[in-house]
Amino acid sequence: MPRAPDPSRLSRERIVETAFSLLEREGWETLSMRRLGQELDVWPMAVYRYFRDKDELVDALVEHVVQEVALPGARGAWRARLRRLLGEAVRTLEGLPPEFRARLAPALLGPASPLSTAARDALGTAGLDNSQASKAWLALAAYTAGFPELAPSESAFEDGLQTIMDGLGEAANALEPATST
Amino acid sequence: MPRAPDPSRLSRERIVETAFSLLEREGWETLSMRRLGQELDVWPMAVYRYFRDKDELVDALVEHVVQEVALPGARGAWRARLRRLLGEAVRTLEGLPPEFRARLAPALLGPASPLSTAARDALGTAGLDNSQASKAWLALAAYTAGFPELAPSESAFEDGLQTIMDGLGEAANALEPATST
DNA sequence: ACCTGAACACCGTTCAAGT
DNA sequence: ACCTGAACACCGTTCAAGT
Repeated sequence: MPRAPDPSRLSRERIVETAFSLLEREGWETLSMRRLGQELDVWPMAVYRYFRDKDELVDALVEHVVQEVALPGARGAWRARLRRLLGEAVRTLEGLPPEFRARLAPALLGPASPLSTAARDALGTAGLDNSQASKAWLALAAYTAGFPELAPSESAFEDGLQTIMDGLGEAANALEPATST
Repeated sequence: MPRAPDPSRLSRERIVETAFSLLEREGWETLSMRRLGQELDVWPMAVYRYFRDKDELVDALVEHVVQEVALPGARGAWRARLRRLLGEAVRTLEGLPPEFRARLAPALLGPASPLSTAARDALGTAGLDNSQASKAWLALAAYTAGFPELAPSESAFEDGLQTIMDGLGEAANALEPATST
């Protein structure tokens, strides 16, 4: 019968996990193929059996993070749902080095991402048609991608988000009026 | 009497201009201290007389770009003025490599930047108080910083911007109603 | 099939020396 | 004062070789 794979053996998964933990612990500069080999207790070139080059490895890291983000369920009011979705995104981005954020943002918030799909769905619930929802999502996604670059405190994220959500249009506001107006 | 400085002699200005043109022409990876020396027709270490290290040179490049951005004057309606200001910013960011954009965005759009000051002034004209203007500006600035990361066509920038500006609050809308509502 | 190990063409930066 | 030039400790990646 098949045995559990030898954990000392390399695999794409083990490489990605080690590389990501290295990235989180020591930053972007430290994530080199040579240092990664060291971390895996293997000679630098061994990783090249699994990834064509460093760029392909970074792509895999991006994919790993995108998969890892836990999307909140579809229950609840659409405003709260959007806030939860974008909160997940901004927390994910904020914890990572800027150089990696620039690679991650399109995969996390671009039109094809799971988070993006869930968010447009929430905007549909709010009464926006597909075209309106896409434009509103562009505003929200770009805001979320840019927020960590300007890097004030995380709490301020909610303020700007509120400002944008106030502008999502009459169709949305008619369904569920904003709290303060 | 004093003569014009020898153009073959190094200076911070000449180094910054050469480095920036190298960055624009050949990208972020090509901008190395060694290649820069080559471009200046000088040995690599000569640049270290003018900049402590590469990081300080990149800071100077950022400052160079921020200075270079031509801010449109204070004339005209506040919405149009904001659109012009943010249009300048997004065009500047879009033309540059993502790795450099991450360094540039805070300097260009952060609270202390000239562009930021002009924008908050425009928002004051719209009838927002200082606290409202700062929150609104955070939304607009983060949107503008994030837009090039998600990189759709430039024309789409106006769509998201309109969505956000629609949410700038009753005080502003009372002064100058939105075109479509 | 998978890992090794030397090698190549690069980096940023130090230091002591030249002019 | 300003530039040189060798040197150090790194990079990513190639290639041929080992097991």
